[in-house]
Amino acid sequence: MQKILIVEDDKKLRQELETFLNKNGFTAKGLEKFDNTIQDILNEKADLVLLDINLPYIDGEFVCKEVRKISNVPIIMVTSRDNEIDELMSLNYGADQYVTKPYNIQILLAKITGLLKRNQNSGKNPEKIDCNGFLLNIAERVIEKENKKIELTKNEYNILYYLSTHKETVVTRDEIMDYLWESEEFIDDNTLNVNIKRLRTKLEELGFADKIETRRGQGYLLK
Amino acid sequence: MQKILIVEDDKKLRQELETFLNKNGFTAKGLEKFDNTIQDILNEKADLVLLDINLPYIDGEFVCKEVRKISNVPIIMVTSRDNEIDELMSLNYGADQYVTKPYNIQILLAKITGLLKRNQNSGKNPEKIDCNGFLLNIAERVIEKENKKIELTKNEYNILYYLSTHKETVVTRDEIMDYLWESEEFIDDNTLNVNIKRLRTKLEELGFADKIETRRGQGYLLK
DNA sequence: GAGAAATCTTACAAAAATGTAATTAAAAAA
DNA sequence: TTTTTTAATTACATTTTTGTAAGATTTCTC
Repeated sequence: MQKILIVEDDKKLRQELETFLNKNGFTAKGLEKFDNTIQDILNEKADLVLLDINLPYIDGEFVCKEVRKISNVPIIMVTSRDNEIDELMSLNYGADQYVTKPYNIQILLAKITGLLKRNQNSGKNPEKIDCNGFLLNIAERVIEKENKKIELTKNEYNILYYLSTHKETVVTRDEIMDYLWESEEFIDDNTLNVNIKRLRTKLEELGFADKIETRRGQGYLLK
Repeated sequence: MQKILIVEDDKKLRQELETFLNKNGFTAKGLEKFDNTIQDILNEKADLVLLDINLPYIDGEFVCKEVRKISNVPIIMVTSRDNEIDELMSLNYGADQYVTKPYNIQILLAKITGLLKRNQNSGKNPEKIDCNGFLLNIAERVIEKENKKIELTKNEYNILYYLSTHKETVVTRDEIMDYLWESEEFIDDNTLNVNIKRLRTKLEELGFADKIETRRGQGYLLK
């Protein structure tokens, strides 16, 4: 479930948004106080931030800029005046999208889903790798499907990372072993079998049997 | 040098844009024919695409959608009508930005640089976090200084990650403990002391004593 | 300085991760 | 089918990580 943080000081509006977004398949949460907004946003680790430009104590523009220094979380900025948008953009605070009040709820939804989708696997270090059905969460080193998460150990993670960055491709056992145990002394060839087995067990727990296919004599392949 | 592909059938406009962008530090190139636009865009492997919505033979919206299926290249869509933007957005073709004609050249530039910058190290986690002297390597979960690398355990990594994303800021013990052991049953308060101590030992091995400062009664701070 | 509170340190035991060995199963070759 | 090869499985020992206990040290207050 994707987490959206609403930073909006109008309580009524905030709660409406929360309700609406929660109904539409997100986990929306509104910030209640605004005395430590930047830290609060960062700590929340949301998947997307909806940030009103008019906040108590502090400017939304400044918040955006500061958050952007540390995190690349997608930010949608909310402005009251229509003509403010171009001006804001040219100042380049790092927001990903802009919307104006009053909220057009459908357009907001479109912007949110668009941003989230693109962010899911963008760039060269996607936060999560799409493994055709489930996700490999890079930051947390877990595999996840909807709300279920299973932790991976270092070896399991490394194997799956290697496989998922070579999706639909046969990778040899030697490739994987080099990737895992690069420079270490001799490591039993069977150790890989065991580690693959352990990874498979966790995939199965998540409901994904047979994702790692054995290509006898050639290697493995993530489907 | 960042490559920008201009997909605009008005020849005069195209050449003006090309000149302008080239003068501003990009390598801009205009598409000359539009009979195979989607493939041409994909083949060009540009860092950013400026895509007019009114093209001969084919709809810009369709082009955008198709390109997005295969590539995550940033796309700026160009529309003629101001009121078209919201409509387009709600249809969610996957463009990253929208501009209207006639081009406001400064805003265009802001959007381009903004998009490129964000895309440069996207995947939202910077690969390495600068800890004033040494680096925290996110992907490998090691601390490094020049050629020396030291592996961190899960707890050590999580503490340092938390501290380094709040650099120069006092973070309370509770904050850290919540971050590490969120929902787990009761965990001894002293456990944090021990884990901090272990992390400090590794930092010292790397040659960085005293990077984690104790603020008695308040928490810790990474200098 | 004495006492209290917060943090650090060391040592140890429990838990988790990892590698190896032995055995079984499956696929390919003969 | 039988043999051979390759991979899967299970069990176990070793290593690493982690949490806790107990005591030492530091800092602050009085």
